[in-house]
Amino acid sequence: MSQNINKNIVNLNKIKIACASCSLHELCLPLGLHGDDLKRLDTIISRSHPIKKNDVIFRQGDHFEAFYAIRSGSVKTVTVANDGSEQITGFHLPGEIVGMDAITESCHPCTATALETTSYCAIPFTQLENLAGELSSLRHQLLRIMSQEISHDANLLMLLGKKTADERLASLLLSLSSRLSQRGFSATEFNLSMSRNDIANYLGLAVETVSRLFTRFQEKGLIKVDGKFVQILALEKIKGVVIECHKHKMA
Amino acid sequence: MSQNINKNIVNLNKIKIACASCSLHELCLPLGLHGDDLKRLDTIISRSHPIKKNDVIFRQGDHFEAFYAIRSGSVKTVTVANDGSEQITGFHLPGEIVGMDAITESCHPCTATALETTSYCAIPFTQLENLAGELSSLRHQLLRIMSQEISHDANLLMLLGKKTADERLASLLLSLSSRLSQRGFSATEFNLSMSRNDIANYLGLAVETVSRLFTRFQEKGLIKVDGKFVQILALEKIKGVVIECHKHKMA
DNA sequence: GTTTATTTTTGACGCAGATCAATACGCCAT
DNA sequence: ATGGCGTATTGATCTGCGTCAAAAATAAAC
Repeated sequence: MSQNINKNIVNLNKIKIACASCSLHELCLPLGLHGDDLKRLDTIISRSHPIKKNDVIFRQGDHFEAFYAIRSGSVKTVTVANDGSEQITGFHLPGEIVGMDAITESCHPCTATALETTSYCAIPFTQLENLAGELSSLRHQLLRIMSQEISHDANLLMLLGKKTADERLASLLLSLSSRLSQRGFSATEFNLSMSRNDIANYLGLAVETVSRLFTRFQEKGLIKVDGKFVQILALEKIKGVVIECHKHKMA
Repeated sequence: MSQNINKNIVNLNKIKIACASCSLHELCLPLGLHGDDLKRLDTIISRSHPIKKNDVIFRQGDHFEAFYAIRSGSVKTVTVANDGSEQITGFHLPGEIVGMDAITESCHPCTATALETTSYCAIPFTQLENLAGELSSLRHQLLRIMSQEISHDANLLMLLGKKTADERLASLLLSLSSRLSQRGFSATEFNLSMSRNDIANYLGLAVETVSRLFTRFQEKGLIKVDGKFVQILALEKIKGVVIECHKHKMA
C-alpha cells in the first residue's frame, strides 16, 4: 500500500496537506472533484519533501510511473536529442503537471529539473488510470489537462515558428505574468527562477540576444530588470509587441 | 441514437467498414480492443463520406463535439494567432486523430483541412469519455494517444527551436517516410499532399528556402524530386543531416 | 486549345540574430 | 578580502535565411 515512487517521497497523508486544503486545488488535477471522490484521489497521491535547485524529479529515459504535480517552486523540462542538443520544452509552475508525455513510450522523454527549491506530488499513473475508470469527473479533468498541454504546445510551436526575438520574450513574460497571477502572485513583479541561458534555450535564441532584449525592453520602459527580478511596467505595450510585429500576409 | 456531427457524416455502420475490419486498426484508437469492446466503440463512431481537397473537418472556434480519426487521405491542422499569422501544427495521416487539443476550451483551437480527398471517422467525445469509463483498455489507449501527441509536439518544438533549415526538411521527410511505411505505403517514394507553402509554414521557413532545400537535397543525391513526387535515395544520409549538423556545446 | 491564376523555382540583396571575444558581475569557498 | 568560477552584459563581426523581384512551371478557368 505504500508507494515510494522515488526516494524523495514520503507518504505524509496522515500528517498534512490534503488536496482538499491545497491552495492549488482549483488549478490542479482535483478540479471538479468533491467529497469522497477527492479523498480517494488523495489516498493515491504521495507528497515529496522539498527538493533543491538542480535536483531532478525524473530523468529522460526513466521508467514512467507517475505524473508529478508541482506544489511549490518551479521546474523545467528538458529533452536531449540524439545529436546531443537540448531543448527546454517548458517551465512549470505550482498546480501544473509534468510527465504526461511519458505514457506512450512508458518512459520519460524529458528530464524534469527543479529551478529552485520545489516540492511536488506524485500521482502513480496506474492507480490514477483505474480511479479515472470509476470517477467520471476525474476522468474528464485528466483528459482536459492533457488536452490543455497539447494546445499549449501548439502555441509554443507558433512562437518558435513565426515570431521575432522581441515577440518571443514578450510572450514568455506575458505567460509567466498571467500564470503567476492565477496562482495568487503578483502579475507585475516576480523573480525569474530560470537562468538567461534557460530562457534563451526555451525561446530558441542565443543567450546574448536574450540579454540584449532585456536591456532593450528596459530602455523602452516596458519592464524594469535587476538580475532575476523583473517588474512589468507596461503590460499593454508588451501585449502590443506580440500583436503588432506581424502585419503581413494571409487574407 | 443517430448522430450527424456534421453534414458530411452518415452512419454507415450497417453497411460497411467497422473498426474490426479497418486496416488502421493497429494504429488507431481501437488498438488493444477486442470482441464486444470493439463493437461498442464501433457503435459510437460515424464514418464520413470522402471530402475533397481544401474541405474542412472543423474550423478554429467550432464547438468541440468529437475527435476525428483520418481513415484515408491527409489533413493539416492550422492555428491562426490573434495577430493574424498562421501556423500549421501538424500533417495527419490515416490512423491519426485530430481534435484532441479541443477538450480544455471545449472549442477547437485550430482548423483541420483536407490536403487531398480524405475520409475520416467522427468519435463523439462525450460518448467516448463514458465508454472509456467502462473499458479500461480504451481508457488506456486514449491516454496513450494523447500522450503521444504531447511528446510529438515536444519534438517539433526541438525542431523549430534548435534546428537549421536542412535539418528541418530532413526531419519532415524522415517523419513522413516512417509514418507512411507504418501504414503500408512505400517508405522511399511518395507524393507530398501538402504545398511547398504548407511545408515552409510548418517548418518555420520561407517558401523560397524550402524550394532551394529541395533542389539542394537533390543535387546532393539525397532525394529525387519531381513536383510533389519525392523519392528518398539515401535514407541514411538524410538521417545524417539531422544528427551531424549540431556538433556543439552541452557536456 | 488559349488565357488567367497559382504554385514553384531561381537570383540578388539585406538584416535579424548567431557567433566570437572581452569585460563585468555575483556567489561561494578559502 | 582575494581568488576562482559560473552567469550576464556589451560590443564587433559574420551568416543563414528572409525579403524582394521576376521568371518558369502547373493548374485552373474559359
